[in-house]
Amino acid sequence: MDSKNTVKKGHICDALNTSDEPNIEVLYDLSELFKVFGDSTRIRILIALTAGEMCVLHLAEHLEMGQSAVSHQLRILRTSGLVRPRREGKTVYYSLDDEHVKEILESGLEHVIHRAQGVK
Amino acid sequence: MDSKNTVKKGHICDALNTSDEPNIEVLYDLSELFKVFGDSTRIRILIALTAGEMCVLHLAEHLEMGQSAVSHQLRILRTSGLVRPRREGKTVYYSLDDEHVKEILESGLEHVIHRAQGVK
DNA sequence: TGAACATATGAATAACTGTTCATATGTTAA
DNA sequence: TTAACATATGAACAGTTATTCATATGTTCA
Repeated sequence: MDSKNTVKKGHICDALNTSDEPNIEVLYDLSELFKVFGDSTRIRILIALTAGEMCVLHLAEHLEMGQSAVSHQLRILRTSGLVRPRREGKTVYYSLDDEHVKEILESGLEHVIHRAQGVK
Repeated sequence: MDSKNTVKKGHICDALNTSDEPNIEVLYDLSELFKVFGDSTRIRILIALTAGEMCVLHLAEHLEMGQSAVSHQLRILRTSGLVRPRREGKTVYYSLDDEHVKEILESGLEHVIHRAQGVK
């Protein structure tokens, strides 16, 4: 399936193509990515979309928030390439636009749930 | 109410112990976790520590930042349970304090690098 | 003891962020 | 066209945050 990528197992800096001087630009991108995940509204939107596409108003109802607030957050998710809009008449349906989003959410969830269970 | 809980096994909501009403507290914890990762200084600290423990001054040198700024960020990482201090004389060595930190970093890095390569 | 060193922390400040409100854009149907 | 609806967006405001500076805490050694 995969193994087309050159990123191999080993130290994490392998992925940064350096051993002791990490590619600073990539790290900025990385923090920007996590910043997008670092808001509960956006997290809730992403989690909701893991079940399938949803329109803005339904998202707003589900989150019990205003349409404008949700739309603003969707714009951030959209410009970050994490969600994708699909217009159908007056309605715009959003869905996850990245194969990695679920993986990132899951790795974070593993951590949080592990911690919540009093481990360590 | 509407129990459209026909969520297939392996869905991310399984981890939330719910089918259609995600545990809101867990999602807040999740966004708080990502918020910690959402700062380039803290990301650089974490990446540096994936190579092994390091003292505050060496971290400050490596990041080319003031000792105080680094110490402030280390406190956030420490209280989040992501790094752990080890005192040895006057020096405090920090290291990663969680098995999941590398995984979270790596899943994010995969995304960023994948995107940087223009793949969609 | 006291000096030198390593780290931690409180306060201040500038920059950033999420929400709300009002309004604009875009779409459909009458 | 006009009205109704769904979404997007600009401005403003309140709350948050990362850094700097000054200083405090803690450790070792003379």
